[in-house]
Amino acid sequence: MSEKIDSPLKLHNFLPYRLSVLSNRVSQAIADKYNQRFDLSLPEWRIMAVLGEFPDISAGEVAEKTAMDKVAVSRAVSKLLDKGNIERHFAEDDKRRSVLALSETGISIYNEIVPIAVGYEDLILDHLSDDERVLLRNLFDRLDQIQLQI
Amino acid sequence: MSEKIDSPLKLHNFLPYRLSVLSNRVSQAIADKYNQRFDLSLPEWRIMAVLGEFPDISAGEVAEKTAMDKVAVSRAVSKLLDKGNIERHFAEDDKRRSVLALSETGISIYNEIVPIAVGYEDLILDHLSDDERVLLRNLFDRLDQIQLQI
DNA sequence: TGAAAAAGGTTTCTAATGTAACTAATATTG
DNA sequence: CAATATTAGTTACATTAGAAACCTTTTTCA
Repeated sequence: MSEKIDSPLKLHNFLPYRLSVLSNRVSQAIADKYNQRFDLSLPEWRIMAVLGEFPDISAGEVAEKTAMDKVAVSRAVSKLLDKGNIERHFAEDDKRRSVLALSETGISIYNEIVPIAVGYEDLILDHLSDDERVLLRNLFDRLDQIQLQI
Repeated sequence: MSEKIDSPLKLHNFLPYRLSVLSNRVSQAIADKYNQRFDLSLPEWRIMAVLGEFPDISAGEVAEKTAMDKVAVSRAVSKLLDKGNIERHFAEDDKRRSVLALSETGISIYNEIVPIAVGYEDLILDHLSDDERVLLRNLFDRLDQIQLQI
């Protein structure tokens, strides 16, 4: 009973695969930059990015907003504290809850990285028409809603 | 000299970030499925997928087609050999070069997984109109061309 | 030719990541 | 109000992934 392939999957046309390859390529390109220039890992930069936008939130809120899990946040936070890029104190009404914010150093690094990150985004967006950009954003909004865990 | 943030980055509108979150969500959902049902990691499944489409190619060609690096391929290949999902022999004209293919077992697993994977893809594509699907494919084709390593 | 370089893979050593168990603080409820 | 459960975050252990060194075979070219 020699098995035969029913219908081959065309990998390079398979949406999840293409999504993964493109995403890795883009993330890697940006990560390379702030990795070498600012000694930051992607999770570390991601936390700085969210603290730049939302100062004084807790580790849990960071995890929520960055789609990272709490262990990854905890580890990256402690490295950022070591490097002096962020500051931490604890909530008065709940001594477990941390309150995180960029330090002076963190802010100046943030100010340097943001234009680089935006530059990479533009590198991509430049290849798209206005209509396509709107549509892409719209697509993401809808795809983010889809329930996948079956 | 108290630092101020020049212009905050809106993370949840930042294309590379959105790409990464969506990609991870989709990959994770599919991976969970064949992980529990067939004891396969994502790199392992990816190799099986490419061998289903292109039988009798070398590890190097697998790496190329899957956008994986050669170490990852080597490791996943050896696990797939252990599990009996693939077979390996070596090229006669070049004893270094491996020639990889799905085994009988591998093919029957492949035949089971493909519909599941396609099902997930459809779960996503169902949310898109025909026009949007065409545009999305077109977008990927163009974005894949962009040179990012500056 | 035959020495050096390159190609195809594998192994080793280290760093990153995920899961589960843990500590401390707060909330719940019998 | 004490016992129990829950929450926030950390630590420990196991697995995975990446970089560099490595072994073999093949190619190059002096």
